[in-house]
Order: sequence, then structure tokens, then C-alpha cells
Amino acid sequence: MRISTKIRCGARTILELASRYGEGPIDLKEISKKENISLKYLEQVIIPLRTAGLVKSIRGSKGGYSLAKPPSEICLNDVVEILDGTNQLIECLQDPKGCKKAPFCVTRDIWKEASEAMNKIFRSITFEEMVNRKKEKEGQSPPMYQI
Amino acid sequence: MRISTKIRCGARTILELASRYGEGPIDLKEISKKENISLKYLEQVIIPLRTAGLVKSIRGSKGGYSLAKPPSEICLNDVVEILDGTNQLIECLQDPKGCKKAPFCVTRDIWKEASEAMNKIFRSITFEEMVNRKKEKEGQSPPMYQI
DNA sequence: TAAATTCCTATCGATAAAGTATGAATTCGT
DNA sequence: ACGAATTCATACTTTATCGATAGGAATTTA
Repeated sequence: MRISTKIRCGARTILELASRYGEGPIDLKEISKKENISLKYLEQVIIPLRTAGLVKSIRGSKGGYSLAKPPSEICLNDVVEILDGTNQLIECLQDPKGCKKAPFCVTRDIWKEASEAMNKIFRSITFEEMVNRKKEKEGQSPPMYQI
Repeated sequence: MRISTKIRCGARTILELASRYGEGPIDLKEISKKENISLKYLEQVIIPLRTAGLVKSIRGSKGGYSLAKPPSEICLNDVVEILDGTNQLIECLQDPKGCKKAPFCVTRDIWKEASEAMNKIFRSITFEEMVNRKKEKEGQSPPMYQI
């Protein structure tokens, strides 16, 4: 029951792109160095994010990736769903038909509750929010909350 | 980010023992049939639950397993922690020293929030509660009498 | 044309998950 | 005392997944 490395790398990558939204394409080599993730691995991770329409790419020299929509319109749940294929803790939450006992299954109900509690968090946090938090941590208070 | 088969089997086993708390030892063969889990696999799963003091065993003929304490004093989180070794979504939530960036890590904070939301559910539900829910479900539409 | 970069496909190795096998130790009933 | 039932211990196998790497094709800039 762990968040995979893939998801964590994906989230950090999107966060990086989000914090530089509007600055044009950013190449993976740069993110690779900054986040200390192998370039080749990053290339793998970002493919599904592009396919799903979270990021867009520009090929060739001076190319790179940028968010396909504003950070406020991307939430962590998007990344989780795309890179994990699901956001459910167990198989039969997606397809209740799979298990005949589902309607009578008490444990299933509870895994479902836990899944939903988790997803609620994932859905509630946009990358805009994460960028703000990041700036706060870095000591650069975001304008809106400046004291 | 899936709940392992081991945890699911463990939870169903404890639920079964809980629903028959006070009736003396129940042998794994019976649970194995009822829950459709291989006996050998069940034997593996129950060992850590015994070691951790959730269940107690009686060896030999007419032996079996029973809960070591009332269902009201066992929660799902116990099973998760014992069979998964943790209840955290990522490594660095247990040992913050592991990653130097932890204090500045925005994504870490969020995985932590999600972990806590999930754990809150796991901790809030005792096996007494689960037995009650199970009885309710069976009362509404008892599977045993259906064709 | 050369360099930079995304894109595509394949592969590898390590690890863990899931399940099986064998048999010893223990206890009960007869 | 014996045999059946059951837990307990250990080891093994198989399968799947994860994380990572490799090589090179396609595309774009300058």
C-alpha cells in the first residue's frame, strides 16, 4: 500500500512545470537534474501524462514540456489515476461485477471508505495550491498571503 | 497503491473469528473453505497475527484459533500494520531522517495527509463494528437462503 | 548539417507477492 | 498407545510488478 516511485516522480515533475507555468517549454534534462531523477526514467513517466492531456510537448531542439492547462485545473488525483491506472485500494471497487460477494462484503465497504477518504484529499489539492505551499516553504510568501 | 491479498485475507479471517468470538477455537480448515482461501496460504497469513498477539492458538486435534481479545478492541488498522509492516503511503513518513529534503517537501506533506485520512478510517473501525455490519447485511438478504 | 530534444520499443534485474510443499510437533479421542 | 487432526516451521516456486536502462528513430532549431 505504497505510493509508487512513478507517481512520486510524476507529481514532482508536474509540480515543477506548474511552478513555471507560462514560461514556455521546459526540457526533461533540466527537471532530471533538479529532481535527481534519471532522464530515461523521466521520459517513461511523462509519456502517460502527455497521452492523458496533462502536459503538452514540443519536440526537437529548444523543445520540452509544459502544462496543458493551468495549475488550478490539475489536481493530484489526476496524476495518481494516470500513473497508477486507478485510485482505488482494491480491484473490486472499480468493477463490482467482478466479485459476486461484493454486495454482502463488509470488508469491501471499508476499503471503499478508505479509498474515498484518500481520494478526497487527492482531489482537493490542485497544483496551484501546491505551488503556493512550495513558495511558502521556500520562504517566498505568495502575494495573496503576504503579511 | 493496492491493499495486498494478504491484508484482505487477514481481515476476512479476523472478521470470521470475531463473529464467533467466545465459541472456542476455530480451525483454519473451516475458514479456508468458507472464505475460499488455500489452507496453506492462510497458515502463512495468520502467523504474524498470532505473533502480534491478535489471535491465540490451540494446537493439536480440536485445536484452532480464536481472538486474543474482544472484537471491540481490535481495529482494522491493527491488521494493516501487522500484515503490511506499516500503514504509511510512503517510506519517508516513518523515518523523516531518511530524506534530507523532507522539511521542504510539499508532496510529502500531501502523501502524509492522505495516509492520515486513510488511517483514521482504519483506526475508527473495530471488528465489533464490522460484525454488526455483517449481521445487518445478512439480515437484509441472507445469502444462505438464496438460490 | 549538427545538436538538442522528444518519442518509441525493448529489455533487464531486483524485489516482492502469492501460493505450494514437506514434514515436525502437539493434542484429542478411542 | 495409536491414529487423526491440527498448528508450527521452513523452504521453495512461480509470477508479477517496479524501477531503471538502452538504443535509436523522428523532429526541430539554428
